[in-house]
Amino acid sequence: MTRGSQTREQIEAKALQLFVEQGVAETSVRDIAQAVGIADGALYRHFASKDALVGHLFKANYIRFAEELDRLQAAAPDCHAKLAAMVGGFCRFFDADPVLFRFLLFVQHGQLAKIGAEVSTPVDIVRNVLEAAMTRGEITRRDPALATAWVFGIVLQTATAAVYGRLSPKLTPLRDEIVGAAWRALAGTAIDRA
Amino acid sequence: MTRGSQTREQIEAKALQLFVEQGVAETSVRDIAQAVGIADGALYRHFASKDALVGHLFKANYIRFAEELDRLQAAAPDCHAKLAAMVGGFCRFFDADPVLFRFLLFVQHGQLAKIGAEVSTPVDIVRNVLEAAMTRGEITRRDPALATAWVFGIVLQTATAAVYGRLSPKLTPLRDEIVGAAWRALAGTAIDRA
Amino acid sequence: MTRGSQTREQIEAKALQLFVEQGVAETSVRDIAQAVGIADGALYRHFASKDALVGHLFKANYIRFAEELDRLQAAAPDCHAKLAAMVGGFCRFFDADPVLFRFLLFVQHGQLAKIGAEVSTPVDIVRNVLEAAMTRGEITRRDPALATAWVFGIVLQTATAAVYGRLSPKLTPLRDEIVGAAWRALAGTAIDRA
Amino acid sequence: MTRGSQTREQIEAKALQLFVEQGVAETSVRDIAQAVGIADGALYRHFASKDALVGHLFKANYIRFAEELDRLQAAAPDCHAKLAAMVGGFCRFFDADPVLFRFLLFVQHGQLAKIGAEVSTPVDIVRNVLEAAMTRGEITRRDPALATAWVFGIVLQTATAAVYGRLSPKLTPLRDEIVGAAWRALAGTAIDRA
DNA sequence: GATGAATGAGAATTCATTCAT
DNA sequence: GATGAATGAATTCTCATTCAT
Repeated sequence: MTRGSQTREQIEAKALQLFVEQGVAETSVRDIAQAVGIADGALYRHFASKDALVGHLFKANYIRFAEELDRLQAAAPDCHAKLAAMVGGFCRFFDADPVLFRFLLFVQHGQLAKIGAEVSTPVDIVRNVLEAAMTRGEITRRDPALATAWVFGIVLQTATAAVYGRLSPKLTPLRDEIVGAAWRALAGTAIDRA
Repeated sequence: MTRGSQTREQIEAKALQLFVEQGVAETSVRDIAQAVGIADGALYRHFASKDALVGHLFKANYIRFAEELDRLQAAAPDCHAKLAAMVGGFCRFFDADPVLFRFLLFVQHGQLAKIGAEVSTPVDIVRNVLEAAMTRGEITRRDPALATAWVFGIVLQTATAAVYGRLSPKLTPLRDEIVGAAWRALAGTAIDRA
Repeated sequence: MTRGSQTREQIEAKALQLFVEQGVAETSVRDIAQAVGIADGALYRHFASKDALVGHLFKANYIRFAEELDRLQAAAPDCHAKLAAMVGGFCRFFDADPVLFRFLLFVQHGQLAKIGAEVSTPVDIVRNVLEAAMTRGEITRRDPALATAWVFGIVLQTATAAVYGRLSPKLTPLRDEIVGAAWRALAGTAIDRA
Repeated sequence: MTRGSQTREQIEAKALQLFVEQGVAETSVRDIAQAVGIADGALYRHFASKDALVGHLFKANYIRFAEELDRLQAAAPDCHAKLAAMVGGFCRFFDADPVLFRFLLFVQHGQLAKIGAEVSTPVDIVRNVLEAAMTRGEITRRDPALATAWVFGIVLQTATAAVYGRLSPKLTPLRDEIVGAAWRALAGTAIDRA
């Protein structure tokens, strides 16, 4: 690995951390440069602009995570297994790189809008899984967007609680509980009690 | 109504809108002043600083909403009814003032940290309801933070989908469905698979 | 005394105090208005501008003090008596209204330049006394500007020490000592040692 | 000398000049930047703030001058010689860099308050010399603050007269006269009248 | 590749002053 | 006479970006 690519990686790592800690707008190029230990201008050898850095950080990782989700989902036989695989993917991602997870899932400052409609996002993957399961009758038929929102909500809000220390810092031990909650939410008739 | 208080209300309304549309950091005092149709400096007769404006917008409304939630919850007899009442509160709030809802629940960005621990937030209200229900055996006993996260996740992510047009723009028609999902998620092993 | 002239006097008093405490540039019209307990704009009923207020405060009082000095000087028979009378005038002024004294003698923010050359200032009065005394052979003949500087220096720096608490807060008890110092400084041949 | 340090020196020089000519509060960062021929923001690469610039200009030079005074005083055998050496130091400083002299001795405006009590100022040096001389019986015993005020008053007011063109622009030729005046002022009742 | 001074366009904020009420 | 909202220019400072070295 060359000196240059080492610097680039450090920029990415420190930028990610600062973006998550303080927000993107609140983090200056100088903040990043100082964290890395380089001069302000040096950052522009590696990224055309601050926006380009943010975009790169988001786009590449977001799509990669979507692909990982898709791979996990594809390898599972039925809806419940697919759901469990995907939730497990979320949990492992959170535990492995919480900073990146938070950047992608919470800090996305309008970056989502810049992603073309043709690219699959994690939301698309989950939605596709659920939609197919409805078609196959595996889960209650309802608006796929609604079902997707519930799964995402359960996962992301659990992650949020973990971030704020209201829960254990690791998500993987909670995987089965999360899957259970999501599965139950998806089950049931459209409107039921008891 | 005096000229001054009209201006103040306009500032609040336009600021809220711009904060939600572009983010707080991305909205300049000039943006707000121009939207209202006054000079930059005039804003400072009504709010001591941009921060004070953000804080005012957040604090007053956040607490008021929490109190509303608490009132709704208190008037309901059991956990399911309390949950339904609170979810209904969320839905009505979203439908009545989506801009304010989004500002409070999505844009906050650190304002929460400035609120003293002694003040009850919506999270506290929901959590207290769930914790009490667990004590009374109305719902499965588990980490209250986890249960709270699920309810919040289901509600907020549904709202998010509505914001992005993936769902109908009104939440109230979905209230019973949302309550159902939350209730099932909390239900524990009852509807669990296997 | 009418309501209006009471307000005007309060403005003068509070402005003087603030100018001395914080400096003229550092004191805003609003600071003054708040200290008086009136609205910002009300000040302009009494003074055309902040500059006009500063100018009025300075000019009127400065000239009045110069006239007082002149009166004191004229009533004394010889140089030493005139000096004693004038130093006594400085001391009494300082003790009676230290705020005004400080404003006139220390805070003069370029106000001196705005006073026409035809008006007599305290500096002129002292200088005239010393020049005449040299002519009459009462004190050593030397550059009158130099002699004036010494007398002023001794008086003002003593006042400064009093302001900063390095000396008793009242100057009058020190009058004879100050006169003695000034008189000795003026005496002596142009260059002498003991 | 690098480009950067050249700019920094120019900023210091021009700022000093403007501060003395117009006052600190009346001099904007833009004024300084324009005088130097750089953009406003460029100044902040060299000084963290306008305040920091003022503080740097004051503190470093004030202390340096105090040290010079102390060196001069220490090298002289008795009070009169010490006084002559210190007054000579004042005169040479004034003649060598009248702008800096005026900034330090006349424009300070609250900078003195920011200097810790542990640092020796010119006032302390003079006062210590006079206090020691009183102990040794070289000059009349009186409140050291009073004696210090007189010496300072004579020197500074002479400098003021020079600044305003009422005296020759150079102070050094007047040194012996100034020393004489100060010495006589301190002399006590010896030359006193009657 | 790296440095860091410089730019220029804003950012938030202050403030003397005006004016409708 | 008084109020206080509004103005508009100015102030300090920040920051993404450029560029000579």
